[in-house]
Amino acid sequence: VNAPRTARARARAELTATIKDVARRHLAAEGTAGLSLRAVARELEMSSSAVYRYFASRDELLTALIVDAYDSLGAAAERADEGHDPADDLGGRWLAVARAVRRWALGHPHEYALIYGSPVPGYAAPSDTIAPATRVPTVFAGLVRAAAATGRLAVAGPAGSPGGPEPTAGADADADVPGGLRDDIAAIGSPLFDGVPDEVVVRALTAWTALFGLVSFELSGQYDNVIEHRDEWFDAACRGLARHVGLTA
Amino acid sequence: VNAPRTARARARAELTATIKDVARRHLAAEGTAGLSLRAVARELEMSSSAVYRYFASRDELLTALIVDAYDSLGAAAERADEGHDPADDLGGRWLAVARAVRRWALGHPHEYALIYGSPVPGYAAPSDTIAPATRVPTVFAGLVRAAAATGRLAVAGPAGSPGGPEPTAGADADADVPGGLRDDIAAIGSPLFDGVPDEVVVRALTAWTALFGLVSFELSGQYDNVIEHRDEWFDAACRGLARHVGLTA
DNA sequence: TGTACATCAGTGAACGCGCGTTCACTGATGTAC
DNA sequence: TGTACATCAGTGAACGCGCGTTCACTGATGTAC
Repeated sequence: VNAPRTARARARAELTATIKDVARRHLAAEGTAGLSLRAVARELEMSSSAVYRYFASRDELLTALIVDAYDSLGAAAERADEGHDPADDLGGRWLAVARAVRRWALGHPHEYALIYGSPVPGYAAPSDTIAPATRVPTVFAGLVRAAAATGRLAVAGPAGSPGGPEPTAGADADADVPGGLRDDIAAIGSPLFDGVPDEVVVRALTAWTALFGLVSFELSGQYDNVIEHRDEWFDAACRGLARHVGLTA
Repeated sequence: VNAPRTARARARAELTATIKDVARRHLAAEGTAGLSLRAVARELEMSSSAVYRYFASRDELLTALIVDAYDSLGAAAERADEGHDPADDLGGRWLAVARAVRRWALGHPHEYALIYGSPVPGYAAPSDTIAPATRVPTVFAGLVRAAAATGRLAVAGPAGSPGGPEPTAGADADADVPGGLRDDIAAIGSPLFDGVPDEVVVRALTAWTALFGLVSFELSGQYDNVIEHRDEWFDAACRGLARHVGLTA
């Protein structure tokens, strides 16, 4: 972000940010479908047409919010990962990242819905959103890669290693990953899963998916009247997932 | 469903169903937020006010669609479970049910979004929706209960039983379930998880959550450009989850 | 440093649209005697 | 079986609302010489 040189440019950057802030608040109040350029303009006491100097359309504003949301969540995940001590406690890092994702989602439920909820009808995400969307998966992949590098994911013998973590299903387990899926995993390419056995990649992707399932279920009320101790539940489930992947020693 | 006696009652039942059918189609075309009473009426060539003879409001129509969706998905899950042979192949039944859920979701993406997607802004689900929502979880609970009853989930020794499925984390594992969560599980009550250790309930709920995470991620495009062999991926992930719970021998 | 011109932010009116819901009404269907 | 009344389905007009987007415009800010 280079500093704007002229007063005009500074004002523009500021107002652009303000419009997004107000839009975010409206999103939180009304949901995605209820986000309206006119309402945002009204709150800012400017004419609705003025907003078009900053965003060419409602979709463009939505895209900006989506990119910001991915970046905000991605940054939170990265911070949690980097902040965990000791760094070689991979299970702890996984839990820290998972908690950060959940905390962010609970704090920004409508932004979460914007990026992980049902697609907005009539809106097609442009390619600008791809890169920021990969930040969270990248953090997780880093953990799995680190685990593989330290040999902790060493494929166990066919009988499972007693006393250890959930064995990663034995040497024959890799045979369980069918060919097409194997190709997909290969296509993910370096360096995301370098040195990680295919079977573990499957488990890691499963855990990643499950994490967002947990958060989505909590936000959409599927646990209502079933699980009330949400923190405990989330941690217990995540620990189980860490074991499933093999991150926990 | 008792047969309507008079011609009027028969006509009413039929038109009610027709309205829901058209509304479902509009849902599929426009998304939840785009569902409009007027548009439905237009397609049926009746006045918009006439629809109010059948549904008191847009929300009531929405509720009816939600109930139908839960019932349709629940029935699909139950059919898959009951249809699996042999019945004591619990891992196979789990996979069959999971596949049925996915197939239904892929076939009815907007109805899926209606019940598992982001909440519709301004809509509060009435209590009529609770019972149909429990059908799928009930099927899964039945599987876990059956596994526990046949001793297949027998809590393994602290070292893990070599050669078996992923051990369910050892006798000390139950100590990992914190007190509040334990209370929640106890409150779920009979007969849903009778005879199932708390640790396994946690894993079962995790798997249930993960399944919907898998489906939601697929529908919302999170796997785009990453995993192209969706069937293989889904099956592999589900098999992993079955192992996680301990359903697979 | 001062002037001439180009760029940009913001305005207000307008276009054309669709929505949920209400209301007084007409005419057909069902029911009680 | 026939009549009198009540119930119900459906109509069409209206209320009041908000939306995204365009357009010709004014006046301020920035830039080049």
